[in-house]
Amino acid sequence: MRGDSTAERIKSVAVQLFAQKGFEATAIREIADAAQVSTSSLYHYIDTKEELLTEIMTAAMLKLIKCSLAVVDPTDSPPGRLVALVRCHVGMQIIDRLAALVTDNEIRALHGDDRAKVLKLRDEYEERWTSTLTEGKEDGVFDVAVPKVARLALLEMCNGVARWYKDDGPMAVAEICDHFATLALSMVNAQRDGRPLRIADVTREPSVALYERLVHIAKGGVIE
Amino acid sequence: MRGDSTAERIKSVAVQLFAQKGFEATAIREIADAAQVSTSSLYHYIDTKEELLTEIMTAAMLKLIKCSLAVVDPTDSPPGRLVALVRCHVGMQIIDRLAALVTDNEIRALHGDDRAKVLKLRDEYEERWTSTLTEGKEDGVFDVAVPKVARLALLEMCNGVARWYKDDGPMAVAEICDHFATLALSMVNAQRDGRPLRIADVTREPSVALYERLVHIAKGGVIE
DNA sequence: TGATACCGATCGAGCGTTCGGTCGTCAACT
DNA sequence: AGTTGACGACCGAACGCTCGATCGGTATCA
Repeated sequence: MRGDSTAERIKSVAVQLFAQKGFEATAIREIADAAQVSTSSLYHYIDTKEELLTEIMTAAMLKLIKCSLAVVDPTDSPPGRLVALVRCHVGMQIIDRLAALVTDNEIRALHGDDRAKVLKLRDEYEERWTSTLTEGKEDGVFDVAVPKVARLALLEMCNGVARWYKDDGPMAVAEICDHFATLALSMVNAQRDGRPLRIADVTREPSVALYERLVHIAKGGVIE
Repeated sequence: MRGDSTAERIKSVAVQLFAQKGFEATAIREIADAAQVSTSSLYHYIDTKEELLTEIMTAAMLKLIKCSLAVVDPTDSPPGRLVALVRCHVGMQIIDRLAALVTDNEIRALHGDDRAKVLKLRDEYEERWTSTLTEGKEDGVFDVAVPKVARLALLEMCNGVARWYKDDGPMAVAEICDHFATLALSMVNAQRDGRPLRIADVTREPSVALYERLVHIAKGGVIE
């Protein structure tokens, strides 16, 4: 990170500070200090503090959507897509942990168009979860009373990962992704021919491989 | 609320504002205005802004613990306790929605002993979830790989309720509690004699009755 | 008499942001 | 080849404002 450009350094420390202390509790001077520029120089790179937050959140959402599009095959069965969605989402919560935390916690700091823009991206993304669950229910492969309730429960449980994950924890990332995919399949009672579906019934890609693909895609360029 | 004492009005508007805008984004003057007192009068009732937050969070946690102790029978089977825990937790997220949101989102605004105190209460509460899951796994009534991961997933999905619940939504509160209890039983693969357990296998108390008990206890009612 | 409830005025600190600069780089023009 | 001027990167100082908190009061009532 030392070798990064000033613009990148600013975004990077801003994400860290926003995640750690919250948007409102972070002073523009702290960001400047941490990025080793003066406050006036900082404003050479950003318009306003709020616009900086918007950029961070938009970038994080776009990255998440990009990864999920790359990893979830729309022609796959609902259980296959669900497993991919969960693995991808949980993986990104960890890969991009700080940005994910900020995106989740600081929406209310945004106003007007900025907020609407980020929320639109989120809704677009969540719709893919809803349709997966609804389709699975119609196919009889999921047994779940109200797909939208299941979606809320699933997404919240996956978002939570960014809140408790620690780099020095006992579990490997891929392991966590698979635990959550298993929990998700159970939660919606995924079954075929009366038999509960497991991850192995639904995909052959090991989650380490998928995780590495995610890391690669996530690093592959920030969409502006 | 109009008839409440000034002290109660202050706490009530503070919870609302903290939940809506966040602790740091809420000015002491806004709280005073909303509570219809001057800022100087406000300080007649509170020590500092942070102590006000601490009190709100502590009260919310104590209320949650009180309700869960009243509603979860420690001699019950793990599935029975899990259903009670989920119903109670989700119910309280709705009954005490704003305080629950604040407790969940604003911990980082607390420092030192205040923070430690609230975290201790939370850990104490969460431990009851962990032991329920662990015991259920040992008994073979839950099929779950790592109880602590399941606990994290369960609690996050239940906490999420306060984030999306709307009073004018299409679902009754008791209905939501039961949806979540069902999802929880599925998630941990609760079963007996190879048959998946449902809420009805585990408790006879309808969730409307339990919900009304919760409201009563939360309001300060006595447990008989 | 003294506690309780309240308030206007004001404190110093810190906030996000702007202003008016400096310094080096590099393409364009003489 | 040497001069010019625009430009990007950067900064010290300060602006107007709001922040949490305090002080010295008054009015009420037991």
